[in-house]
Amino acid sequence: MTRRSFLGEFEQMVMLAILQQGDRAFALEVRREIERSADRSVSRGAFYTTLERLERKGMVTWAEEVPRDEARSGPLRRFAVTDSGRRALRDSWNAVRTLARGLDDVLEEAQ
Amino acid sequence: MTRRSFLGEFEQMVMLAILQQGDRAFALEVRREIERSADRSVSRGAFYTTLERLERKGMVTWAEEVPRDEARSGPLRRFAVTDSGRRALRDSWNAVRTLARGLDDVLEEAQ
DNA sequence: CTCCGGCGTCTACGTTGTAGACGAACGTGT
DNA sequence: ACACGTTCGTCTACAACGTAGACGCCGGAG
Repeated sequence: MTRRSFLGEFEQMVMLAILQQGDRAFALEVRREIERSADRSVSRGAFYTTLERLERKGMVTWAEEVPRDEARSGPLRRFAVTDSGRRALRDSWNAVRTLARGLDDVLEEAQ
Repeated sequence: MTRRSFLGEFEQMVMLAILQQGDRAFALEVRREIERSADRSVSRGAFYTTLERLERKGMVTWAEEVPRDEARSGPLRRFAVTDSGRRALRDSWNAVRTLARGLDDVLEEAQ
């Protein structure tokens, strides 16, 4: 039945980064946010593919930014996480957090 | 080069559950721990497949339990997370935690 | 105009997540 | 002892997710 639309880890990161940006996030900024926080590079392909999948699942939406009077190249979209996305995110987050409870020390002792 | 052996979410759960069991965990108990904490069912296939992949990546090891004098069916293994596994787990965890910082309220407000 | 660089799209493939079929080992009732 | 249900690890096959890089459009610099 697969009622559980579980999120992959990268999907979670993308959504969290959008939320960090205040829910009206430009793609580029979201991507930078992830690279900064997770301390790794994110290829364009990985990023946009994930964004598109999230959109198809109804976890993320976007609105075209009204272009300023000067000509703008390409679409300028602002992304937001839907309620459904928030719910999924919260569930995943809670599940992992529950399992991680009390293990901080154990994890930190790794080199 | 794929130097980044990023963990999938379910893989993380499995490792966390092993750690919760004190690092000498029986498969069955690990599985139950996950089902309890994440509040969802875990099929045998999903579970053992993941365990085997983690082992192949050197994140998890196991030792045969010395069978009591009575005959035992099948292998009785105790699983443990390796240092490498702990490190990977810690990194993933930190990355997500960083991105989630300050978003608790935002997440909770979802129905 | 031609080259360059940024950025979104597309394509293809490796990795992870998942269910279910299968089969060995045990306990039970008869 | 035999047939049967149960339990649990293994195997198989496929869906979903993660990822890199090629491509092409557009605007700016020379």
